[in-house]
Amino acid sequence: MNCQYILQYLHKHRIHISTPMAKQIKIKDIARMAGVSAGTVDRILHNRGNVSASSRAAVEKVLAEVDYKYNIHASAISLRKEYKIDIVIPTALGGEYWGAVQNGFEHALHEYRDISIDCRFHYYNQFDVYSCRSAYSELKGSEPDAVIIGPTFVEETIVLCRGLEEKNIPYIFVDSRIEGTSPLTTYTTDQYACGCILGRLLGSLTPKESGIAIFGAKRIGNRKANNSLERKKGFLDYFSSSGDKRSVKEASYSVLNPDDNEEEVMTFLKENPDIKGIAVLNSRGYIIADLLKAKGIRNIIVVSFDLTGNNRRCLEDGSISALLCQRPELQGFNAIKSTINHLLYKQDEPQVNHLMPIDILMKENLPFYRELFEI
Amino acid sequence: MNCQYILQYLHKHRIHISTPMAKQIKIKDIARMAGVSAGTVDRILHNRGNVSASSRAAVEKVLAEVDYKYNIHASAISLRKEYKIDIVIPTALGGEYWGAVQNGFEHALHEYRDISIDCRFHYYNQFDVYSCRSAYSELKGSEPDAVIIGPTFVEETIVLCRGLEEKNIPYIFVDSRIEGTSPLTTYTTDQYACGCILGRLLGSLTPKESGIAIFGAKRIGNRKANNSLERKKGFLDYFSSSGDKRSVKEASYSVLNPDDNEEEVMTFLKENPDIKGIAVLNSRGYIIADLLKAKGIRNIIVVSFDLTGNNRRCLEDGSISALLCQRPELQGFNAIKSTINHLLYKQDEPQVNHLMPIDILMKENLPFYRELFEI
DNA sequence: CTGTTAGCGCATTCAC
DNA sequence: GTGAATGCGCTAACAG
Repeated sequence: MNCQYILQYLHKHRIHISTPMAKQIKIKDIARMAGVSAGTVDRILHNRGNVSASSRAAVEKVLAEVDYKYNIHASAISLRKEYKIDIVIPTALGGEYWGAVQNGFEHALHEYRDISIDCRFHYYNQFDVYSCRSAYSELKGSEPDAVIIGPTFVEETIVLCRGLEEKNIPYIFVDSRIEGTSPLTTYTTDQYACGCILGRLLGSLTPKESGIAIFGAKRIGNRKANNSLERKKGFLDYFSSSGDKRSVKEASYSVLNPDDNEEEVMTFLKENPDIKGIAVLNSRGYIIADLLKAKGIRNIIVVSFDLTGNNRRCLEDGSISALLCQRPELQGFNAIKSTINHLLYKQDEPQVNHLMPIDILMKENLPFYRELFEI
Repeated sequence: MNCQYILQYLHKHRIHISTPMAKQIKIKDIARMAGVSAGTVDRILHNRGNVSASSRAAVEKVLAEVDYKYNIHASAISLRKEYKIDIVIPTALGGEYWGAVQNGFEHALHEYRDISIDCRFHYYNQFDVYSCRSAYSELKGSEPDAVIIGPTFVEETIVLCRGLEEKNIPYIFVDSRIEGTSPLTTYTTDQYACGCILGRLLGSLTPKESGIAIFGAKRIGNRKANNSLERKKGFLDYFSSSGDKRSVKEASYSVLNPDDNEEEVMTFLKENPDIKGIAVLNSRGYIIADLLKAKGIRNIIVVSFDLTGNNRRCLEDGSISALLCQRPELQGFNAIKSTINHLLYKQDEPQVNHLMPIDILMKENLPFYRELFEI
């Protein structure tokens, strides 16, 4: 009769046992058991060399038997090293997508405030590839212990990562994953799947046979963002593989110069009068929704990404019908957390690519998603 | 020109400044500045008395000027007190709703393993009010530092809480909030809103004019669960207040004796042939979905609560169309976390009732919600 | 190579 | 009332 059966039996018969925490074993205990000093145990635990084969064998024998977990608090106070982290992400004002990621960073830095971390932020304009290049080049001289990157442009990021790899500096991605790099971990959502789900939502919200459009943002330097590319692929594949055959048109709009949009978008809609649904492939759905409202157009369904302040407003007033959200605060929080675990405790998550849940927000469940961090 | 303008300016022009962490101030620093010893500062910080008015004034003057935050790690290792927490929740097997809450507890206990916590679990059968009473009575003799309660039955819980209040023992609710009690904090979702959203979902998934049913679980002692009552209210209010007028019938089924359901449910459906949608007001939607499948009934939409193993299976095979989920792991995790913050650091959250987001799960976004804890 | 030792910041005890 | 002294568990530098 093994443990599992016992547990099942206890559960079935509603029997419960109180489980007093096992007394934590300490370095001194191990030293005593192995017949060496605490210093030697510490050297072995941290792979700092200068240990004889016999001592190592004795200690490792003990380690194999007992379940030693060092005390994080004791470790943290005696470990006084200051760590340097560089963070490169797009600029954001409060309430925008990257502002939420930034909140997550700050939340984590606060939670780990008793660990000395010198965190330097470098911002770039996500709609301008040149701005990204210049932010990346700021990292050249820096010798941080780790780098957290919120990437937008593929080639530039690959170059940056090559450089970091040469210098043996670990890096972590948030929001998007770039193929052909080797990050320590990644926090993102499956952007291809996001595209599929968006297709599914828009398909079910609009009448069959109606036309559909996808809108992407114009970027200076005429380069596509990694996420948008993936999402578009998923979106198109959904419609080509499902029974739901639609005409899907593509258009673009400007975030930096919103005044230009009116004419361009209206012309596009006039040329494609069958369009009843628009998918905005980034977090700026409100720009299109506001434009449609201003023009008195009420019969076009808009879906988009991320719970920004403006998107929240549009979801409330019905001009956006659904949003897909990807827990940006949690991504930021976890990026810092796993960086710390890596640097201080050499603990790496087994799972390299952490896929966040894709939350579907509609008017009804919106009130319960606060911008505030849910932890 | 105040700080806000500067920040906006910096943002607008994509200028960033690295913000080195301000050097943390320590007890010794305060002591030196106030011209007293560290011991005295500590006595004041912890309200342990034996301080002269003059010393107190000097120290408080300094404290008002500097932003002192004690080092959590140093505090944790020198504070060797063992805390005792009692937890009373419904029994669950792995993959069930309360199993996820339990996972959250265990996750938190692991994360805070370096703080001595003696955690005793007491389980009861949520479908049997007598079992709940006996679990509650187990707490009688115990003198814990805090109690975490997953309540199901209203009156019994009120009695328990009265007793705890008399003994000045703080308590925390997970999953459900009981009116007329004074918990330290509560982690739950707005169950009334859940009912409304469920109504909205079921309404949009079924043809207009079709009938709808709500299913509740039978409980030994014939007592309703708090959550189901709230959800039912929200569900009914949605249909009476929205334009969507439907006939809503009520029925019940048994979780403990599933064999009894077949006849009863089939009779109910035969008597109400217009029913095209069923809302199961607890986490056992799979029981109804599996029954319908077994009977070859495919034209009735089922919606329910919570991502249990069985509900996941039914969502995948399409026999359940949507689930509302309430982050049970996070609730469990946070319950422990805020208990620790209260006991060790006397830090109480300003917000007493933490409302979790209500996640809408459909077949498409299901793959990205792992049972595993997302942290 | 190895044992000893001196902190880390805080909480608490114990003389004065 | 108060300051000094001790210890929590771990790390790292230092003698030997």
